[in-house]
This record gives sequence, structure tokens and C-alpha cells, in this order.
Amino acid sequence: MAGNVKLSVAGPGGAAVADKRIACQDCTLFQLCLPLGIGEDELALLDEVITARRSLKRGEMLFRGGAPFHAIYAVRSGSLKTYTIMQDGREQVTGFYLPGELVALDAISLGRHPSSAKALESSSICEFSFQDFERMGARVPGLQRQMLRVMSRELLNDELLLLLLGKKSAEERLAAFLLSLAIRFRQRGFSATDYNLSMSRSDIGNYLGLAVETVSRLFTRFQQDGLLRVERRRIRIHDIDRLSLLAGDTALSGSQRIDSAEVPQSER
Amino acid sequence: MAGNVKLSVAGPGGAAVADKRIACQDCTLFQLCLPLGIGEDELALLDEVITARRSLKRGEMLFRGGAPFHAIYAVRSGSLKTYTIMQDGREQVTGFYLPGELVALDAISLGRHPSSAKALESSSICEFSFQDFERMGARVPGLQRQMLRVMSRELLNDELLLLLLGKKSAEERLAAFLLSLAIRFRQRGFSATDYNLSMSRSDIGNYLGLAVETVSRLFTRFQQDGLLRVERRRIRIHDIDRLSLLAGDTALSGSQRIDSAEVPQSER
DNA sequence: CGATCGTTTGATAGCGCTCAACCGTCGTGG
DNA sequence: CCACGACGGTTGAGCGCTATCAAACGATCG
Repeated sequence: MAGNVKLSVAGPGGAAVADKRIACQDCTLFQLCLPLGIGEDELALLDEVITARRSLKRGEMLFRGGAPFHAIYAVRSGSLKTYTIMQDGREQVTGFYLPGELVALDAISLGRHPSSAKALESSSICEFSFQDFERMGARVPGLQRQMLRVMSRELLNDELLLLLLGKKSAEERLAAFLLSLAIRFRQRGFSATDYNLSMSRSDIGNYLGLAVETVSRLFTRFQQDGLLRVERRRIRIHDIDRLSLLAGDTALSGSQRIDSAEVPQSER
Repeated sequence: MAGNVKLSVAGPGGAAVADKRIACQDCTLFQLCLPLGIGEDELALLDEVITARRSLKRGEMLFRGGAPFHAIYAVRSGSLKTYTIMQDGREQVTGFYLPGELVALDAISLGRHPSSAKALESSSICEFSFQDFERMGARVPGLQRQMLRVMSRELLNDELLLLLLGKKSAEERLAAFLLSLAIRFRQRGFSATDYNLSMSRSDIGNYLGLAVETVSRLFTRFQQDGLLRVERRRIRIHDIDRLSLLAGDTALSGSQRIDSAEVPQSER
């Protein structure tokens, strides 16, 4: 993409970095946020919708469940988890978000956030005003089109996850989870076989519907079987094929399921 | 509902009916398909997108997994199930669809249907050309807006279902499922406490991640506990409050979670 | 250096699956 | 009209997977 980052101005007061804006074209992750089907000029327009850029430190909240919904967020760097608090007080992790993925899509219909979002590590986030976004959608057909696609993709992922939780064993779940991360990392240009988990065992277990102890045991078992090497939160996958096999076939979760093969994109 | 249903055509019966079109305004369920925010004139426009009306008999397919995606479907009467075939041959039920609910939203991103859809009983279906729909979306902002909301809602439901499958016991799952049906039926003007299941025990178990036997046992237990009466596929709920309690709190699934209380709808 | 949190490992028990048999209902054909 | 078979549903017995309880360990941080 373009060479230099064109910073345009400061917004409302806040921490120094937080309110800097950068042009969308310069966002290397942009193609992942709302890929394809948007022309040069439309891209420039999209810039207008970016309300703010926020920096979060590990453990900081992006938004809280129940809060009114105004914006959609795109992860630029770092990672988030979303979760809800059940009425019995327990926490239920509903998703993990990597760079290039959109957060808060599930808040549109109710007009408030059904879940909370918290940074798993230092992260940088783009904030889109949804109102502006919709207004612009009227002028730029490609934008809303793309949005529908992104949401549909999300739906698809949820379905896969549903299948995972409904039908798969603990082993299959964890394998599918690790595989999902691998695929998502690869799509972002990172290594698919060597990455760091930004979430705790507890988060993983919670997300996959497993006890922490089970997750831990599975990690050691996978390691004993020579599938991978795990050291603290560092994952080194040795035999990704066997891992895929273990996962059943479901790539699962997050935000994409498609590998290199072909770019989705309906008929056009 | 409205006084007379202006039948533009013959009843069930044969193939004859399949390609007849009726005006959208006459669809009592229309408000449920794409509720709110659409004016009179826009409504008329929407009529154009309705490609066809199809009648399915029990067991007939609406579309098959893998087939290219061209249309979105709205259930007018009857009910459907969607499911995928896992590579080991087993079937995984991914959803049940009642009148007023939209099917195939998950196909948009890939351009082909990730799952198959089959009629659980005699059903009548509206078919929207997605291509036309998108074209029209450019002219009618409210349309795409509404579509985003519907999809967001769907996302929300999937999240609830995830929570269900990840964290809830068999008992809670079935309770939540029955409750979900109750709520959805009520929204459609049917009785919430007295309805027929159009799906088999096997479908229910498959959907909820439970063995058929477990579902069966739970039904009899619920009945012994005075929660409800079940006779074949007829469900009579006696103590819906206790059922809610059992369900944990999750209304779950299908297509709506909101009860009478208030109509969702973002800020506006 | 002690406290706390995240992780691992072990022992035990229970929920829900599996296997198996039986029953009721329905559709079909003699 | 009844026999039959098929299918869906119910019920029972046993076991395996995974949660739970318990404890110790390692890392991080004040």
C-alpha cells in the first residue's frame, strides 16, 4: 500500500496516541476488514467513517455489555475477546478477534452491545461510526454489499462453531481451535505453525466449553503425541495435517474458514 | 390478523401453484421477515424481488449444500430445518425455521449454500433474488439497513446457542429449546404454551448436541415434574416460568430473543 | 521474598452416550 | 380388514469422557 502514514489531526482530548487518525488506504489490514469490491474513490470515502483510533492495554475494555451501540470496531493490532456475563455470574467467552476482524456486529439489531469486549494484549482499534457508515452505505453500494458478506461469513463461522460444540469431543475442539488460529494467522501473513496465544487456558476452555484442566491435559497430550510443542503460550505446530485430521475437518471460528484456495465472493 | 386473505390462486395441490406470485403487502408475515423502517412505496418495490413462491411437501429439499447461491428464502408457512453433512457422513442440524424467518443468510459470503434445507412439513416459501435485492438495496437504503439488522439478530442468536451448547446441561438445553419455540410461536400469534413440534426427537437431539435417548428421557422427566405434557409431538407447557428457570435464562435460538417488551431497533 | 494468578497433574465421580430391546403408529399391500 | 414392516419413540443397563475437587508448581509482580 502507500508508503507513508498520513496522520490527519487530533480529535477530542485523550491520551496522546489514541485520537490520531490514519488514512484507510494505509491500513495494511484494510483488505481484511472489508475486502474487495470497493473502488479507490469509495475507499477514500470510507475514511470519513473512521471516528477514532483507540489504543487498549491488556485487560482494558473496548465496550461493556449493555452499553448503547454506536460504532463497529476493527482490530488493527493485538487481540480481543468478547464475552457475556450469565445471570449466575459466570463469564462466557463468545469470541476472539485478531487483526483485521470486525467486532460488535452482533450489536446492530438490538442497538446495544450484547457482550463486552476486552483487550487480551496491547491492541490498537479502529472505530467506525455505524450511523455514518449506514449513511454512506446509501451512496456507496459496494460498502453495504461487503458488509453483508462479512456478516454472512460471521454467521457461517458461528455455524461451524455450533457444530463443534454440539458434536465434537474435547480433543477435536482444541485441535479445531488451534487450527483456526493457524489459518487466521497465515491469512495475516504470520506463521501458521508458530504463534503465541494471547488468551489464557481458562479463556480457551471457556470458549470451547471445556474445563481448564481438560485444556491443559490436552495440550500435554498433543505434545506427547508429537503434534506440537507448547511452552507457556507459545505454540509450535509440528504436524498440521494430523492436527487437521484430529479436528475432524472443521476449520472453525473466528472470522474465516477459507484457505488460500479461492477467494469467496458471490456471483458478481 | 387481517380479515381476508386475498388468495391469488389455488391452494396446495400440485405443482401448479409453485410459480404464482402474491403481493408482499398481503403477506401477513412480511413484518417479521424484514420488519420496520420500510415505507409504503418501498414495500411495493420489494415485491419485485420476490422471484417465486414455492410449495414444499414434508421431506422435500429447498436447496442442497454446495449449490450455488442465488436467492434468500422466507418461510411463509410450515417449517424447515437446515443441516450440513459432515465428512464422516453424519448429519448436523444447524437450525429450524418458522414462518417469517429468513433462510440462507449464511450463503451470501461464499456464494454457495453451506448447508441444505429440507421441509419438516408442508411449507410455503418466498424466494428473493439476492442479486435483485442488492441492486434494489442501492436505491432503497432502508432495505439494506434492515437486512443488516436481521443478520445481526441472527448473529446474536447463534451466540446464545453457542453459550447453550458450551455451558449448559442437557436439561437446560431442552428447556431453552422449548422456550425458544414458545416465544417464536407467540410472536407469530400462535399459542406459546400449546404447540406441535414439526421436527423429530432425533432432529432435536442432533441440533442440541444430545442423543435421541437423552431427549426422550428429558421429555418424560419434564412431564413427571409437571412442567409440561407431551404426547407424541404435541407440547403443552404447564409451567412456563419454571421452564424459563430451568433454561437458565437463555431464550436461545431460531430467530428472535426479544419478547413482547420492546422492539429492537438501533438508535435512529 | 511472599502473594497471587495461571498452569499442570492426580484422583474421583457423574452426566450423558452407547448398545440393546421393546413398543406404538403409520403406511403398504395382500 | 388385517398382517406386516419400517420408523420413530421410549426405557433400561453399563461405561467412558470430561467436570470437579484437590494440591503443587511456576511465573510475575509488588
